[in-house]
Amino acid sequence: MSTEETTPSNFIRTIINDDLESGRFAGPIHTRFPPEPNGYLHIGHAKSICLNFGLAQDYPGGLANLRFDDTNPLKEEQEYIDAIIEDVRWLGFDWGDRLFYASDYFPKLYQYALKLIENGVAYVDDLTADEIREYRGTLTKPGKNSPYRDRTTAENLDLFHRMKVGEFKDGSRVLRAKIDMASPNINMRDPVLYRILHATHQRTGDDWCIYPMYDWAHGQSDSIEGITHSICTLEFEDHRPLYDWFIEQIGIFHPRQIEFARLSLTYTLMSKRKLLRLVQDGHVTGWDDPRMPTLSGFRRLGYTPQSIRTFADRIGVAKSNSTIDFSVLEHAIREDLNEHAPRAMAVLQPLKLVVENYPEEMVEEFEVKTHPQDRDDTETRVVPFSREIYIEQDDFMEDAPKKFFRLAPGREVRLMGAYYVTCNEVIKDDQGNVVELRCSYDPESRGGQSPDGRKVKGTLHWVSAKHAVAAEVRLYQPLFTKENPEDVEDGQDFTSNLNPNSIEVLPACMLEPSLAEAVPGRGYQFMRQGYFCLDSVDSTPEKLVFNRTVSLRDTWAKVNTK
RNA sequence: UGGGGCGUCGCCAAGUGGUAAGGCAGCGGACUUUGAAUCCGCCAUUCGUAGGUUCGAAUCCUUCCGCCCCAGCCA
Repeated sequence: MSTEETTPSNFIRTIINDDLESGRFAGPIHTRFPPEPNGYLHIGHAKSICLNFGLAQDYPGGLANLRFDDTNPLKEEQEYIDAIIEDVRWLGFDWGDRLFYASDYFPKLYQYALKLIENGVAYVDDLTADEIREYRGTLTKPGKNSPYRDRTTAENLDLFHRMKVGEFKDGSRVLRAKIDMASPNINMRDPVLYRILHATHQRTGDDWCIYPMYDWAHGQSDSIEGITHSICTLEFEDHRPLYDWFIEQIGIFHPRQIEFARLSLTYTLMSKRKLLRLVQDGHVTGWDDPRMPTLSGFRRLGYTPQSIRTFADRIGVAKSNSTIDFSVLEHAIREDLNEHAPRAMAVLQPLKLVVENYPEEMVEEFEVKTHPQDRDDTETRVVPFSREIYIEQDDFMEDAPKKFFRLAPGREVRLMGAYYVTCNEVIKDDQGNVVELRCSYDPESRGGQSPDGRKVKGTLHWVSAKHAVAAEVRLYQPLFTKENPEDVEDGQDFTSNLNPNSIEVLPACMLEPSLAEAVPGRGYQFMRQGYFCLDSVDSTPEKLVFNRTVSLRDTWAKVNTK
């Protein structure tokens, strides 16, 4: 953790400070990150993770738990649990020995339900799902009481017990809280506590055939764990009265719930359900496709945990729905990689350049700095130079405008760390494509500086042809063509905004030899182009595959399009 | 026509009665063996609207306008 900046103040910290001052809670603060294991974590979850674990780190004695809200065995899988654990760890957070599952509390929750029944505030309802919906009323019309609402305690106890032991079919009965069918808050209209589901749970197996609803499990789980501040997203704001009601009825520790706005990012989809669809329908190669906004996708793309933490700190926390510009994220990763990534030269779209006056068999080895951005860093690497090299196709233009600082007929440029070279002749194929450049070099400019002090405006990266290491490089564009992927015509869905050019594969790139030793998981700057990393899935020593994490800022491209 | 939230620069976001922080983006310029990075400037007389209270309001009160969420035996 290098350049940690002061976390800006936000309304949650204000509330916590007040609570600490008033002594509302006996001890230090305690938060938790409570994912449902029904998909992979995405950048939106990172905001919540950084918030919850960050708060615990910042306040003396603070603690943060990781708890899986695993109350729906139909949608949850062990694969997701494993992936989530890996991702939170990767992000850099630690929950000590406090890894919990809502399913740990199934027995306790059952006892709480019994208590509600005994207190006459819960009942077994035989209405069908459709009937329950009808009885619930609408946003503007109050609901009406179920005919089963006034069963006796004894009858409820008996029925609930029989639900638990498996006497009834899925969906035939539910346990409901008895609150107020006319409440303006729909969450208070006798919410369902338990449903019958003869399903095998990934952790509790076949121990249960009734499973608690999220609303019934969540608040109590927080209470059981002694969570002081239950931080969740805005849509749960009007569930808070219900959670408060449960806690009061049962008479247990009362956490304080605080709601904040979830993250939205331009060009990014942030719904697990829809991300799952992208995976299932094959629009991407998997949850860890580098184009996915999942943590595993960003990791594979080359994002660092630090960059994501920095991002989370910078975007702030508030209650207004907002959409962060993707450039904020890009800035965070560039900032981190600029400081730490070793530099190297790589030619993505090679154009052959022959230095005509350079001896045929001669090879020189130039020692160049690996971290030229850091004056004090002395690490170097060796790059070989020879008569035939590759430069970038974009670095040559036959009819170049004055502002084009690169190679053109008759113009002189510097080959980074090597020599000045002047273009004498352009060789084309039958179609008129430029296939080779014939140049001459100035032996006096060895190392990239001329003793006569003459300046060249352009400096190009290059790779010696006979020493080059071949590689495949994958360039990525946003997965969607619209800032808001959900902005669609009637009858369409977000898949109509999928970007057909979200991935571009460059099969024949030429890298400087040092890159053959590239370390998996490490980011490299391909000078003048961007930051790249080995693809953790497809790269092999025989066939290197690099992903472009993010390009360098390119003001020339901007000027050029004007 | 119900309930719950939110409205401060293009995008985020501080500010909590004393006269509008910061980041991203953008725009100038310096420097540069990465058209990168770095540096230096510029970028809200105004806080959704209209009134009111006050010596003084983005902050307090009222009005209106706009946007988001809620009718799963999902979370």
